[in-house]
Amino acid sequence: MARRADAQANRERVLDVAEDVFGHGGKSASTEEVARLAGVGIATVFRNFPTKAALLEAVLVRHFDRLTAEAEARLDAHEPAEAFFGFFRHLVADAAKKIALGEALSEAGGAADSRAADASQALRRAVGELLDRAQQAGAVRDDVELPEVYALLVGTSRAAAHVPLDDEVRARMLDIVFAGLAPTASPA
Amino acid sequence: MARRADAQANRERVLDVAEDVFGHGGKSASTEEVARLAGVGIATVFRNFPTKAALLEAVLVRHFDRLTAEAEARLDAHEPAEAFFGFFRHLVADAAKKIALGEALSEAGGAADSRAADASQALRRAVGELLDRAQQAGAVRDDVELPEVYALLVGTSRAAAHVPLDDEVRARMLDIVFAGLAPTASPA
DNA sequence: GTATATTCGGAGTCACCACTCCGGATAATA
DNA sequence: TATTATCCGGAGTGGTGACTCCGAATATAC
Repeated sequence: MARRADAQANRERVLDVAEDVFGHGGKSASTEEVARLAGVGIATVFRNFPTKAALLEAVLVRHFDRLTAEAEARLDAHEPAEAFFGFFRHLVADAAKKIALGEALSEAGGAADSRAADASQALRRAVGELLDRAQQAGAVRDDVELPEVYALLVGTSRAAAHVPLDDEVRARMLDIVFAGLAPTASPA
Repeated sequence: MARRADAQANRERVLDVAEDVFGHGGKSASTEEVARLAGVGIATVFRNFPTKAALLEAVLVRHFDRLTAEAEARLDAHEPAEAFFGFFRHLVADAAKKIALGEALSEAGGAADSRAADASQALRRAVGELLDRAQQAGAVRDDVELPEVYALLVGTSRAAAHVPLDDEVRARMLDIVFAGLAPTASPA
C-alpha cells in the first residue's frame, strides 16, 4: 500500500534494460551492468528478481509470449503462406538482434520445468499451427513435420545471431530454406 | 633433452581431454576439470598452454584442420555432389557432439587475428571449393553463394549441437536444406 | 508536518576460476 | 647408482560476479 508507483516502474525498467543487455551480451552478461544501465542499485534488481536465472527467465518469457502473440496475429491477418514464411523471417530477424533469444530457443527445449519452458512450448505450438495451415494451403510440402522445421528455425536464428550476417545474406539463406520447404522442390 | 616422452604424452592427453570437456560443456567449462580428467595438475595444463584461450584455440585449430582435411579428402574421393552433401552431413553430425565447435564456427569469423581464425578460414575455403564443384556438376543451384551456404552450415550445426535432436530429425532437417539447394527447386 | 512502512543504494560476503610459485619427483645420462 | 636438468602437483593469489545486509531516503497516511 506504500510506494507502489516507483517500485513498479523500476521493475519494468530493469526488465527492459535486461532484455537489451542480455540481448547484446548473451546470458553471460553481468547483473551489475543491468543495474547500472537501468540507473538503480544492484539490490533493486535482486529484490524484484531473486536470482539472475529468474531475471533471465522473466526476460525470455516476455519475449516468447510476444513472439507467440505475433505468430497468432499473423495467422489471422494473412493468408497461410505469407503468415508462415513471414513469421519465420520475423523471428530470425528478431534473433539477429537478441543473442540470448537464440541461446534460449534451443536450450528451453531441454530445461523441463520453468515458465520459460512453458512459453517456449507455446511458441512451438504456434509455429506448428502456422505450419499446418501453410501445408493445408499447399504452400509447404506435406511430408515435413514440426521438429525439423523448428530445428531449422532455431538453427537459422542462431546463425543470424552469432555470425555478422548482413541482411542480404540472411535473406538468401532463408530463401534456400524456403525453397526446400516448397512443394515443388525435388520430388522424393 | 630430458624427459621428452612423458611431457609430450601429457600435452597430447590434455589436448584430447580438453576437446572432450569443451565439447560437452562449451567454452565455459573450467580448466581445472580438464586437468582433473586428464589426470594431471593444473600447472601442467598451463605449462603447455599459457592461457585458457590458448588451450581452446589449440583444440579448435586441430578440429578445424581435421575437418578441412576431411573436406579435401572427400573432394578427391567422391563425385562432386556426394562430396559436398556428404561433407555437410559429416560436419553437422560432428558438431552435434561438440558444442564448442559450433560456438567457434560462428565466432571464429569475428575474431580476426589468431590461428583459429586462420584455420576457420581454411575450412571455409574448402567448403567453397566443394560448393563450386557441386555447382559445376549441376548438383547445386548456380545462384547460391558461399556466405549463405556457410551460414546454413553454421546454423544447422548449432541447432544440432544444442537441441536434443535425434538422428532422424537431423537428417530430415538437412534434406530440406539440400532440397533448397537443388537446382530443380522452385525456379525463381 | 509528522509518522511509518516500504523501497533504495552500495558496501560487504562468498564461491569460483584463471593463473603463479616453488619444493619435490623423475627420466635421461654417465 | 649418482647427478641434474626438466617436469610435476597443488597450495596460494587476485579478480570477478552473484547475492545479502542494513542504514538512509521517500512516498503515502494522518
